[in-house]
Amino acid sequence: MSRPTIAGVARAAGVSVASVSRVLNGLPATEEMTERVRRAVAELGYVPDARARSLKVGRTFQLTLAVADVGNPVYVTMMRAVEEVVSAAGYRLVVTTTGPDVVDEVALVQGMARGYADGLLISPIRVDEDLVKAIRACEVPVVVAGSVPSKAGVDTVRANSPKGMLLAVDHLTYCGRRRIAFLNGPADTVPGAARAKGFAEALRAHDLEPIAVAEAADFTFAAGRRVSGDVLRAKPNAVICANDLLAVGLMHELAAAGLDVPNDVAVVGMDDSELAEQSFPPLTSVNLGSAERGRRAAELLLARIDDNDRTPRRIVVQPSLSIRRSTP
Amino acid sequence: MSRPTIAGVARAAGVSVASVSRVLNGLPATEEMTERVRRAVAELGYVPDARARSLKVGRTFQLTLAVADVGNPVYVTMMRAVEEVVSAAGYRLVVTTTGPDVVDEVALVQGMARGYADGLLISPIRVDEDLVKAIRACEVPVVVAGSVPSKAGVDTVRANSPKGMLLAVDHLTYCGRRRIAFLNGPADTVPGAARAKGFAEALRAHDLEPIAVAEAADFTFAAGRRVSGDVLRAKPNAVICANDLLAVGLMHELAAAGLDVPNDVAVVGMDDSELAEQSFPPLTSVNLGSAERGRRAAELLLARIDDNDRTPRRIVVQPSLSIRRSTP
DNA sequence: TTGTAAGCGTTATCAG
DNA sequence: CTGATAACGCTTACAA
Repeated sequence: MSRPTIAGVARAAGVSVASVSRVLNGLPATEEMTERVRRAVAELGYVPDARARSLKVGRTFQLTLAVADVGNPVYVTMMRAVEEVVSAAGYRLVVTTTGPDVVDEVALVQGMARGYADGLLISPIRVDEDLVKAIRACEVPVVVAGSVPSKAGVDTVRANSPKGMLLAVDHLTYCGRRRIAFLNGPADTVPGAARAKGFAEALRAHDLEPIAVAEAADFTFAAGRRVSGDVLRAKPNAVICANDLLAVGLMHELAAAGLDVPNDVAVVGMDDSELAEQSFPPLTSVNLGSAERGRRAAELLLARIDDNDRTPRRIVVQPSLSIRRSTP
Repeated sequence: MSRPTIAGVARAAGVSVASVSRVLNGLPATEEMTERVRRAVAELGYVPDARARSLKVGRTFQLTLAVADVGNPVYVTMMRAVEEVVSAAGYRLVVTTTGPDVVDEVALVQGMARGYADGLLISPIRVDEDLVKAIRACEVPVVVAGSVPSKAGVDTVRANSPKGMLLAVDHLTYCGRRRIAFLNGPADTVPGAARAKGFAEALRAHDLEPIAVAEAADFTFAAGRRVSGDVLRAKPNAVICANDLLAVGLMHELAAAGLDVPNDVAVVGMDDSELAEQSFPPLTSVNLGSAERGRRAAELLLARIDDNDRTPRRIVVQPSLSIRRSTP
């Protein structure tokens, strides 16, 4: 016995398929009609086919969230926020991973045209002309959590990295640290570039020279460890890291070198992810508003699905600093 | 201008829709036909609609992975392994979160009947009669990463927690620790129950009495911290934790109490997730084979999609111990 | 209020 | 090898 269709239900209830559909969708029907349909549905264990339904109505009631790396705790914060908003709006959230390459991001965006979901929320790590083009051409609404040229004409929600950097440097100088180094991720990524720029500006604002700037191969713990040596050779008394994973990697190397955090070297991370409070010592971290970014991006996406003609908005969420024990 | 359909392509190429479909699916066609279709497809930027296609062929080429908590690093390990297997087989992987409640798991399994995906890989944290029933009744193949009664007649891949526990206790006694406590997650969960049982057995095998057994409200860092006091009051010189998050939570409380890890108290976690190497000190952890479990579960799922009549397999993957610096 | 029937965009069957 | 056409399961005018 195969899965029952709406026709089967109609037959069992002795009514038309249209009536079944109406009852199921809460459209007006007699008491008796409703009852007969309900009974038949229960009897057969009928469940409407989402594929057929979405083919007809043109909507899937699914939204896709694409992130670069599920291992990066900043995405779990964001994911939780997005999930909350979209499920409250009656959508299912499906999460997919793109990996670090632009080509995969482009493929994903183009694939959306196949109708898998009604909208895409993407947090691209690298952006190039092709990606912008793909986003513009995308059949379904796209909102970007991150930076993308304004000519892309797409809703974006991004962090204010320079401001966040300033917060970090303010705090460190206030603590008396002036030999500040920077452990960045790849500078050819969007966040990498933004943070590098922000770091330079923030130091300039304080009339400081960077002690060292290192660039990890990617935004991971392992990559952070690998380049920590380059940072430490410069004997900084404070290091700002482009995200929490890198910061934790650095702290491991500091421990291995017999250096105390925060007494010998203060460390500040970025993202203020769950890892920041889990690390030891708990990590002072720049909160770039990942939860709020997720929330607002999701709201933007829902709004655009509702009305695709609205003018694109570009939201910037403000950072704050979560001071923990990795700084004095 | 709206999205082109196969009919539009056919018109543009001056051929029938059937021919377009054939060319696109690599069925025999003349050189010229192929060329004309290809040109029209490129011209219009045609992308086949996945909904319509799956309605017709009855397959979505999507697989769903359902996990309880995206914040638990054990799932990222598993997710990576699953992703690798299913994408190699030509499927897209969509990840959804169920939360800690059985009702949500049941709803998810029942929802699969709507045709969102061709198969479901679920790692349920709590199992009850309803869930088993839902899985049996599920229209699409389901494989469970975890334990479920064998009468459910479903493929499962599970860890060997008792064996893992034994590894942990072996190691601790070898290090001379005999005052061993256990920090568990909720005992009414599948992993919680398995680990409690395993812990008791392992201690018995070593003629040891448990010093303390505490139960966190869930398998999270915060919950681990909250009940650590109950564990520490018993003055253990070793604590086994039901997962890495709990272990890290405990280590924070140990530090707060001025106790050294591993000298005063040895700590061993379970799951051997990325967090184990990121924590400080790096956490000795029982590797319950999450990557292998993910891989094999995915393979089982693919095999069952291929042939739904095969007899259900129940695979158990063997644990190993990753010794790091949280034990002497 | 209810039923009939026409699609939604594909693929598969069956003639030509 | 190619083209017309009937499904796939559902929603929605339109008619009754």
